[in-house]
Amino acid sequence: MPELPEIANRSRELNARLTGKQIRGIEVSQPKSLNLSVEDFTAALQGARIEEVGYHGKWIQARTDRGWLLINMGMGGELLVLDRSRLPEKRRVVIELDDASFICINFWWFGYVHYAPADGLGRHPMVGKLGPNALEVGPAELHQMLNGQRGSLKAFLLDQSKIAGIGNAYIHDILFLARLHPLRKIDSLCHEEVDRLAQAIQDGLCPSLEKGGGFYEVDIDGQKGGFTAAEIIVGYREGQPCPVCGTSIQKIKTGSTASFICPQCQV
DNA sequence: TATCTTGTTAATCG
DNA sequence: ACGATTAACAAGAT
Repeated sequence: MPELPEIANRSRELNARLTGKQIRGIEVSQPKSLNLSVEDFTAALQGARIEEVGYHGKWIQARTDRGWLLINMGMGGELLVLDRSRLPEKRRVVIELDDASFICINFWWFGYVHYAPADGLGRHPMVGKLGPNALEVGPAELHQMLNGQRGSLKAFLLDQSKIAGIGNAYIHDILFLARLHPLRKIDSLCHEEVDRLAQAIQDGLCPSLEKGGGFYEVDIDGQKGGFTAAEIIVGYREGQPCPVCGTSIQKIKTGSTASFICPQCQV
């Protein structure tokens, strides 16, 4: 569940399901995903009571009375809440709660399950550097954030320390909606283009946010998200016609990642 | 077998 | 110092 629409939904689901529950035990089958030794991690959160679950960018943040449980799903995976009898084979970290339910975390490649002390979010090496949540950035703030920035637009939008929650899946449609090319230099943007971008960030993320996230990820009960492939505008549609002008959508290399663009609409 | 992928950091070069 | 690029890391699908 890599990007903001998925993370926001997972965090809301977890908040509704887990608030008030106490951590009874922790099973770690992939110690490298932790920021502490298994012993220290377990000692830190054993017995902790979950008070609230929120998110910042791609990080799920569960506040407990003993500090923070921080989860980053990396490039995808499942974050499930289920009974012992339904625990899947593939799992990296499992957290047992006092009502006999289990939080089962499996990311398919890299991901993080971290601990931070109650007052330590700001000192966490990744969470502490995050910029504002993408959905909370309005036009005025975006103007201010882009002021004086150099480099490409895509690099900025993917930089979690600048703006948090956008990844390389939703960015295709965000840039298409803004009618801006991913490699456009930030200092060449005019006022109106920045306004368009601010609106495009909302319009690119909200449909999926409102439908429970993308179809390629599942909720905490294992149900697929309601945002379907048909609703993606240009992302992953190489060779298909642009819905606005009919030009064939191109897949181009942008640094180490690919981008899907309409070469006619996006300048 | 080779290549691709929704994330993030570190290293390197200019 | 900063931007651009690449490699690396806990994998799986095609």
